[in-house]
Amino acid sequence: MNYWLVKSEPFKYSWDQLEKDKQTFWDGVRNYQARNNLKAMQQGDLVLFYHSNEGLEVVGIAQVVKEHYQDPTTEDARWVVVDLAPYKKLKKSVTLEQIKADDRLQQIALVRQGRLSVMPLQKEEFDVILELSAG
DNA sequence: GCCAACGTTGGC
DNA sequence: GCCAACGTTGGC
Repeated sequence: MNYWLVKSEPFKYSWDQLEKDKQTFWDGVRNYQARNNLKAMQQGDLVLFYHSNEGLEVVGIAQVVKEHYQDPTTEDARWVVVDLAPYKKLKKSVTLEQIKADDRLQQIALVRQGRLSVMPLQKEEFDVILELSAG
């Protein structure tokens, strides 16, 4: 089991929208590093859902329900999507501020490489974020 | 809305 | 294959 974090601008695709849709394909990734991370996702992996631009917080946990396949929104064979479904909404969102303030989370790409939109997390890091959401 | 960070493109 | 120019992302 692997752990991930994905970013989405809430006015483009929000957590609420995901809950409403029950399932979505995660499209729009046009960055090789992010794409490689998508390809490494396995069914059942848990994915933290982060709102960028507005909110700036982790709002929920999604789950990979289908592994990567050709991005249906483009003919370009370089790009892939995965299917995500809502797994659990966080009781309390975890803000970027909290994440930046936690010594145990200084290595994650959210802090170190702001522009990456799909990133891997260590289990420990995933757990720390859940711990923060518990308050 | 600005700007820093960083990825991509294209000329040489 | 280097590097400058350019575009995009995302925090502030």
